[in-house]
Amino acid sequence: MEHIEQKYLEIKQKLFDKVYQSLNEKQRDAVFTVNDPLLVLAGAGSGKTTVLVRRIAFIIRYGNAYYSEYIPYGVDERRVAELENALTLPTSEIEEFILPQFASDACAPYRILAITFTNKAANEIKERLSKMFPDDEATASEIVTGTFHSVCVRILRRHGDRMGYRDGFTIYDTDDTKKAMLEAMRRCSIDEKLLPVKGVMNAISRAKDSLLTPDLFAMEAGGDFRKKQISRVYETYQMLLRESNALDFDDLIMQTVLLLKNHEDVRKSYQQRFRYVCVDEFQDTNIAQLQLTVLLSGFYQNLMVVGDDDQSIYKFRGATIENILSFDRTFPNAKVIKLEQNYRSTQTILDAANAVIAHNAGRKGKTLWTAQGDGAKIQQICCDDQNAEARQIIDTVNRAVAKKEATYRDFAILYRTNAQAQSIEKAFARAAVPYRVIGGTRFSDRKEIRDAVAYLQLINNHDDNLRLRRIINEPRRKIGDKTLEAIATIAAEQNCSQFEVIATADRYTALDRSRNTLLQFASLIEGLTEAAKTVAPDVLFDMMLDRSGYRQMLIDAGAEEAERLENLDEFKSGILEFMKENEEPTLTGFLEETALVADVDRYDESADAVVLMTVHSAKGLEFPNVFLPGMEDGLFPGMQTVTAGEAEMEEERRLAYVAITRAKKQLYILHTRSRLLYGQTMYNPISRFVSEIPSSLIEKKEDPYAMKTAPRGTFGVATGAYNTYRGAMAGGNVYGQRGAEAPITQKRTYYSERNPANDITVGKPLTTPKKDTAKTAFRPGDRVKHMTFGTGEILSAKPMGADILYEIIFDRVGTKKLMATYAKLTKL
DNA sequence: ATGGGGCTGCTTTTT
DNA sequence: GCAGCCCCAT
Repeated sequence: MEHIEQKYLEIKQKLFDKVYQSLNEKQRDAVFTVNDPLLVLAGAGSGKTTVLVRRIAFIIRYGNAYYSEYIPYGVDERRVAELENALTLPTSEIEEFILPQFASDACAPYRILAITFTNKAANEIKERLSKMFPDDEATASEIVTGTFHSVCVRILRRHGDRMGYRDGFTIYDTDDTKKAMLEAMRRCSIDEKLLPVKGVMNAISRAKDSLLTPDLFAMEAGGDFRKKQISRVYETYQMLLRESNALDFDDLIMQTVLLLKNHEDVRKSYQQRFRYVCVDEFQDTNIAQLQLTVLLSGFYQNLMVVGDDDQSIYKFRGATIENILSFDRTFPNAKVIKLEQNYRSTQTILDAANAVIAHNAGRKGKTLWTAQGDGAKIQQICCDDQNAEARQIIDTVNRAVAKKEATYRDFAILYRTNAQAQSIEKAFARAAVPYRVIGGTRFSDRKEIRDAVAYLQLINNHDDNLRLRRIINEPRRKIGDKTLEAIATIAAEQNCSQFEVIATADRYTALDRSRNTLLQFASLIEGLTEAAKTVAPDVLFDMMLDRSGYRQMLIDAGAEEAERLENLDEFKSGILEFMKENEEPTLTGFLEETALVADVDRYDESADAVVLMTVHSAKGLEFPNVFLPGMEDGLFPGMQTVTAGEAEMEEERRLAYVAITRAKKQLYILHTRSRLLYGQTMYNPISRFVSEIPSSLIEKKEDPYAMKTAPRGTFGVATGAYNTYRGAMAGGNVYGQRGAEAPITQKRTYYSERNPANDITVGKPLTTPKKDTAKTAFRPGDRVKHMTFGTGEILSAKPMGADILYEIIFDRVGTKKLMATYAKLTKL
């Protein structure tokens, strides 16, 4: 009988293997390993999300079927032979008729929790899960999927009262946080010049990541003066948030952890609910997030984490790579599975990535491979400056598109810093190549949007002092700092909210002068609050704009502020969309989404345009062709990194690894001899990360635009320069001097049009110079300056079509005839 | 209270 | 190179 049972279990596994044959062996193992802690080290492009999604579906359908040693009653030779026969059936039939028989302790979907970092990832998982259950909508929607922050908000909305938060609490974003922090520093009489807010914000944010309360922080500070100062700010800041019934992003996680830690009944209810917990991008978690997942999975201990230690690039915002590196020490019974087969890139690209990352010491160690073959070599192109670099990219794109080898969307330009986007963007606009810039200033960062949100937030939560201050004088109501200070003082004395003081302004002599405006403002907000109870969010939004006078203010400003009105319209369509997607669209719900959902999610992969973004934002994405401009020491790795320690360099190297592994077919590495960035010219050697790539994988190319005067830059020479600069860099002086000659601003030879619907910008060359040429026209006798010819005097000006032909006598080079459009003249 | 002009500073970023 | 912010003048 022993033998038969053994055979039964073997054939059962074979049947599962067959149905899941589209996965590789490691992926299958990850899907079938359902119980106990599991760490999946998923290399770039190794099918991580597929594993995550199929594993959840597996748990719902079959539970622990694969590894369960359960033998059902009545297993005999005949039954085993029957199953052996089933192996020859088509997989769809095995899946439909045979596998369900093995289901063992299958799990209800609402008892599974999947946590991600971004909304984008959460949505992708949701979508792919609903495809796993095509004829059963309910199942996929019951699975609890969300970001760390949204999961915590859901918990806090239910049990926040235990932590002293009232219903309808507000979430502060980074900007709000900064404002509150400044206020806290002011109250502690700490000079912003002596202790910059940026540093304080960072310190407090890191403290919350590590679950340090103000008390604990103060204890840790010891005698350290700076830390003691920060500790005071932290305490005051926390008090301000409490008064406003608000939480910042870090609080959402930390307060949830504290809630679960300190309230056994709440903890137990969640622990017993969640039989399975999955965490994506585990390498990006901080201490608080690790604690959260440990607490939530604390009862069943079925915690699966997926991540890639080599793609940990968020240390600067608190991620601790140790979480993933020591997962198997934290959970000694954890199983570890490495996914190293890559389905994205050519072997050439993978070899390059492997070679670079091999220089890091702090890693688990993985080597990516593919069955797809070597593919094309990596192109390494040296250019004169950032403009030549941009032209190189454009030429390459245009050539491929003209030959119909690719479309615009097949190309991505990934850079280290957002500032690099500028010169590339300009060149794209001028060349009329459609492009999109992802990241940078966000829609929701615009003043009018923030103002509108602040109004809605205040309507939703009258205690929100920060938002109150933001909009009380917007539009102008003649309420300035003096009045606001008086209000704050009274609120502190009366121990009530600032809004309450405003609503009862007639009681305080200090508010005599602005009494009427304040009462009016209070009744405006109260009226809207009343309306919010009955009216849909979009209607409320319009009422708010009209009654507050905000809309009128923009209309009065005329053409200058027309764009702001358009943006408010776009915001309203966002409200409408939210109402469509939610059965019970409440104001609180909408505000929550606005606070927790960034508009980067608007990146639409189907739009046909070249995409520009930072390497950080490109994580998780892939493109057939990838350009990496600015691969230079001093830029990537950045200056700070070069002078900092080895840990920082390793993080930067992981970033390079992420950059390289975005490419599917072709990778272009670009660097320049000189570069104008932040108004300074710098001369950088090629990035050390490029020299870590075996030269056999690279094809080197000189920029054909290279100026004749440039030193014939053979790469041998470049290598020499590399060492020189490396030495110079230790001294910390690679950047050119400040005040290097500013280039004369070029007249625009294009105008660009951005389509707000898809964010694609297409530049259009100006065929007929606009009238303003005539306005800036020069008259005979005018002294002018030309970029190359120097100073001179206009002799004559003849209109030529829409252009003007000047005859100019230059001080140095004599008489020249020049067309106004091309001459780039400036008046002296 | 408000608006304009000079000065500083400046990786990376999601929530 | 440019944006954001502080200070000063109105």
